[in-house]
Amino acid sequence: MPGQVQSIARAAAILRLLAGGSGRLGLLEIARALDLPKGTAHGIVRTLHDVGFVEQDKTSGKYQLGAALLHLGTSYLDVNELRSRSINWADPLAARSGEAVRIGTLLDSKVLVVHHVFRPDDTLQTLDVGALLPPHATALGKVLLAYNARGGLGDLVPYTRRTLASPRVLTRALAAIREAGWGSDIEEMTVGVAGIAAPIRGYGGLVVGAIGISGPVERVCDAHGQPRITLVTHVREAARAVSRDLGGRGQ
Amino acid sequence: MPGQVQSIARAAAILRLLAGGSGRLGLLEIARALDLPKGTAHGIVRTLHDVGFVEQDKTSGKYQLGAALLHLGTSYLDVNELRSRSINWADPLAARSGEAVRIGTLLDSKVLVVHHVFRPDDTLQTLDVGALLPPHATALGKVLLAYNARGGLGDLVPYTRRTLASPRVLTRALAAIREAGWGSDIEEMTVGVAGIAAPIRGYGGLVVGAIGISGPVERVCDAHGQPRITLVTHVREAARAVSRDLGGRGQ
DNA sequence: AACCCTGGTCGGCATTGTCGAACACTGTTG
DNA sequence: CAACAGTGTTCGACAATGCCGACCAGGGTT
Repeated sequence: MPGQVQSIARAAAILRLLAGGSGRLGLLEIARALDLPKGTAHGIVRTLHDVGFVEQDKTSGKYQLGAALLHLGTSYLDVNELRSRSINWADPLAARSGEAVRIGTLLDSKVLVVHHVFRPDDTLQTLDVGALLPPHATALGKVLLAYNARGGLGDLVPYTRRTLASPRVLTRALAAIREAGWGSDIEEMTVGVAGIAAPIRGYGGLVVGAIGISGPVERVCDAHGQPRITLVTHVREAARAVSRDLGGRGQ
Repeated sequence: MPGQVQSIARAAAILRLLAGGSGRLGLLEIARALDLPKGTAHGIVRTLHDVGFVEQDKTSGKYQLGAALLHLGTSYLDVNELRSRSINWADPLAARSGEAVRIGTLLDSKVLVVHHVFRPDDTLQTLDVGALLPPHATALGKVLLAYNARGGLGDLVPYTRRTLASPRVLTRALAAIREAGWGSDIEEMTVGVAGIAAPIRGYGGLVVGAIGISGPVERVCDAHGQPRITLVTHVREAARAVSRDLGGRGQ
């Protein structure tokens, strides 16, 4: 595979930097972070500005992401097959389980949320479509990692006392998920919150995403602290349904 | 202003093409659309693929937008000041008016929706954050055009019988909006739907966005087919409130 | 099996973008 | 108040870089 176009790869790195960093960044911060000369960085940023991918705060001169990216991002949702096939099954799952449903896929060792239906009750919730979740601390993420060909595990930062922060423990958990066909996380990212997820298979049986629910531990888990079997069944059935729609073998 | 980085500008054009076009495109379609040699187009697309901005359907070989863009798009929302300042005022406006609220800004002669709160009732609605609306056929758009320094009017395609499709009629309508300080659209984009919008001013009094409501004509308009004065007042007050938050003079 | 179409590759030429230094500006500091 | 340390921006020379067109490889269809 021949090399990449240098300037485009650099431009992408700048955009990722702006997305990851805390909001605005100065030109020099960008140049230093990517180890580029000022002039070079400026040229790239200028064109990114011209095409609307980057905006500049006139007073401080700092740069941030631009409006054009928003439309590109939502356009991606329109063509994403995993999402479009999932939508019909996510709503029933939310209704039956009474919990929030999320569908995610792996984006360089993180979980990208491509669809999200709120918990049926009327509590205030924020839409996290487009958010990146830690793979090792969420049911969605662990399921995706379990079936991931490339073995990257991500950062393994501990969020709570129950987070699986050691590679050995995590790989064993992933093996268990492969064995069972589904996974869960119990207060591993947020205290008081648990989740259940199952893999979605696309054409050829390859795992292309995961669907899962999450909610308060006391509702998601039974008296023994284990995920309720009825909820697990609902999630796995939804995953199979989506897989079937995608043309995969559905488990 | 020195020139742009050629390859980056071309890459952006390809992304826009993929976003605008109907889903997947083949390499040759891309090359032809932008009048590039095959090889050149392939090099750019390959790097876009490597950085995750573009995905390829393995069976058909065609290209589509990639997952990385989704996260960039939502990251833009996080740093967008117009959106963050508006959120607190959009909910009350929706509650008081009983209609859906949208906040938009101008993105090369189209209206980019940066925030959207659903109509308070429980009817099925689709989130159109990130969508591009026609400027000449929506209240949001006409308000934005009215205060736009660069005079581009967009495409002026007629959607309904009442769409303002002629430049002369439209420019006169824009002048009226500047005079009144608010604007409306009555069945100009969709039959049975009307909207009211007012400009949001940022630092220095410059119009940086617009906020508006939209809903069924019979609720938004009175017996004479004119926008209800109470609703207009609510919208204008919300616009002023957001402007004040942004540090502008608020009208 | 010849033909069209597709996407992908390769290498020579020169266009293109990179690079470092100099510029203009702001706010801070000695 | 001047020198300074920051910033973003511009410029021009050099050559590395990415562009281009011809060539290769696979899949359908005729």
